[in-house]
Amino acid sequence: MPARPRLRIATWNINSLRLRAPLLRRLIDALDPDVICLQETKVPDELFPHDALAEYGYAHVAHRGMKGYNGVAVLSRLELAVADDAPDWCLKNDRRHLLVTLAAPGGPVDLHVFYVPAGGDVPDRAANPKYAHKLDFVAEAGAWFAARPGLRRTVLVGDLNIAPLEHDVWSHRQLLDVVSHTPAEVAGLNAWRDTAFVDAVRHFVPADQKLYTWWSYRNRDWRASDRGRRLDHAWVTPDLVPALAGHTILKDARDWPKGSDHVPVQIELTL
DNA sequence: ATGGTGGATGTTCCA
Repeated sequence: MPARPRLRIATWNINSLRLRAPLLRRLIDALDPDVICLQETKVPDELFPHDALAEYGYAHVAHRGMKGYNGVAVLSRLELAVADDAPDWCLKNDRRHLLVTLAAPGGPVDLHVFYVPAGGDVPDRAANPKYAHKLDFVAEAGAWFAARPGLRRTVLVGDLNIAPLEHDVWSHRQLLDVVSHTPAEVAGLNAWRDTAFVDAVRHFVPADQKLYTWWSYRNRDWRASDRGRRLDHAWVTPDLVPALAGHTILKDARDWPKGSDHVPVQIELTL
């Protein structure tokens, strides 16, 4: 294990790992991450594309996938161990979470990768089961971390599908009743984060500055309209805040050929 | 108010 103190962790909703595996070369060239966390891999574990990923040199891989939907994975230059006792959120067995322990400089770092349910279109728990699932998932995750006080050296990343701050969306007023920015979702996400974590990207970027990680495919000229939302997040426990050394939101990735509608987010720690 | 695009799948669901 190289004795370097730097740890770069990238997270990306890749929206089909098999389709977009070639784009990981661009991500690696741009960010040089030590660990890559992926969501919406959309590939069952028995079909995980180890061969297509081998050239990138991430020797340590963990994945939890299923056919067609969801799916999370971690590609790591550091040795890792997968926690086999992570919860089955909402008892759906739907492959939205991985917990690994990284053999990081200075000692182990726990890394959670989440893909929170998108929640459908109608922001009404009674009318829309997908929205109810999303709220329940966030509440359950918050309760799980609340039951584990004093977490240390822990990082949580992923597509959390909620933009919590006013300037995490292009129009706070117009998105208050749009799933991803409703007060109920924001309250749930904030409560979850506050059980154990600090928002590592907003640590660097003031709250009054617009910040997005996702632009809909349905905007033909996404950069001109710039109707984005910050759905992808990186959180760290407070003991790691002094180690935060930088962040990158790889906005240019939204223009990659056949790209995802999400762009990669990376944080760098000096451990 | 509506529909716009994209992936996996299979004539539709999910985002």
